[in-house]
Amino acid sequence: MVFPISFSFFLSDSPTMGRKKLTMRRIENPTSRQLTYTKRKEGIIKKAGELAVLCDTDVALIMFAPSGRLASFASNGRIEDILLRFVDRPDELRGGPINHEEELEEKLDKLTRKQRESQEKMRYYEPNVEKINSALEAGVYQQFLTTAIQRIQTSKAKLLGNQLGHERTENVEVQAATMQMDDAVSLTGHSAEGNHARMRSNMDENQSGSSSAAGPHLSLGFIESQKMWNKTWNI
Amino acid sequence: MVFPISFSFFLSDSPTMGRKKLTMRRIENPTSRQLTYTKRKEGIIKKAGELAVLCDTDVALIMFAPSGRLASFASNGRIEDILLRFVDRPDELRGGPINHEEELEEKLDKLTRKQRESQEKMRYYEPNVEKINSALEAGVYQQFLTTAIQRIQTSKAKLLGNQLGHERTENVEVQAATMQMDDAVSLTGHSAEGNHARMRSNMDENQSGSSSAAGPHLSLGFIESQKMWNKTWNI
DNA sequence: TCAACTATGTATAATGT
DNA sequence: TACATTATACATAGTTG
Repeated sequence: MVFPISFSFFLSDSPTMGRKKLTMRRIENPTSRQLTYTKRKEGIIKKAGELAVLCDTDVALIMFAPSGRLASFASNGRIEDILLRFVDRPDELRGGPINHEEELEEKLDKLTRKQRESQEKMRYYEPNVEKINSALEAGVYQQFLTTAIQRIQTSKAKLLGNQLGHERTENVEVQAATMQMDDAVSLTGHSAEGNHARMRSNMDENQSGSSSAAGPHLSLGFIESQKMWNKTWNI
Repeated sequence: MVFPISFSFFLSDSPTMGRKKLTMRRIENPTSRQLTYTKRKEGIIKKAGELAVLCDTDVALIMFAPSGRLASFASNGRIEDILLRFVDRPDELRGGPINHEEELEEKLDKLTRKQRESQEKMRYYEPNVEKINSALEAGVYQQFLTTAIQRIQTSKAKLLGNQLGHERTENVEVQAATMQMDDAVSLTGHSAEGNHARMRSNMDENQSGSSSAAGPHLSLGFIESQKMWNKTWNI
């Protein structure tokens, strides 16, 4: 634009004024912070959805609000699917500046082969435990499996008729169980198919602690992003 | 604004024109799609970072590019931390996906992409826990998962205790494992405290097939978001 | 808290190098 | 493939109801 100056003052008839330039640091006022969080959360979820549709991509988003609340989004329905795709990646491919092209092709070959093999085993739950290369990964895996077991136990309890109901939880679970039967097939496997049809976002509260596997930063391929980050915020 | 019409034509001296109104559907041109993906990926990562800093929140973002590449972002350094916090949450609070009905175009899309989908399918691991129909079956599954966990624990122990070295990886991993134990408690609960200090983003490629723990879909708090979603895209 | 509203700040589609 | 430009479309800070 040759003339970046706004001409709005010509047309303005409002006393409220527009936004100010935002400083990139934690918003100290709790009220404002919460408000901003709410607005931006919606914005980013929208962006994620758009990215998923426009580019035919699977996107997962998890946010822990300042209050401790959780909000998540998954373009393909269940965030677990996407998280697992992340977790399940062989270590070698997780990061690391891409070394040599030969290596790459080799790895791809290997993967393609494995993929073909695993196809036949798909009916069974056979996590590729053997592929685990780090304790960290193992921890994540274990968490997932534990969660899965808990779910199964819930289902089992339902099926057996026992109600291990926990307050409202009970109803929810029943509903889930029902749904689970009806939609099992239709929901299985197909990812975003050009539809922004399935998505979800939800919130709940608590600060409940949790297990967290901390560790050193295996900074792998973050340099590029870091660069962007720095540039943007002049760090 | 009283006068939403742009006055740019007054000042314009360029022949390149600005952007057009974007239609919310998969970009068919592969080149454009890739380009858009790249740009928007950066944009959303930036947004995520801003949200994290401004609102003192932990944010995790995972994206699978159309090419199969992976990009991820975590405001607090390692995405695993955030994933774990997510996974650890009680099921009832997680929420679920939604079944949307917009069959017409969808079917067409489906046909067009069937092959690609089945390939995609392989990427997920499909334990189909949802399909469990009997307590017995559930029991079997559970047993299987338990075994898997035991194997994982064994692996973990091994990794924690020693060798298995993977070049430089070794030291890092061991350190990580150790830390995990020590800091499990101290790390619980407190999120990023005003620092945009740690973050990372990385990419890699592969199509590897693997495992996934699925569960029943508990749709709880998605209505609000769904509303927004629909409103935005006029579904 | 939640829903507008307005003026601006920002992201980005289209294009060229 | 990445970077630069420009006009616009879109997101959102500040404020009111």
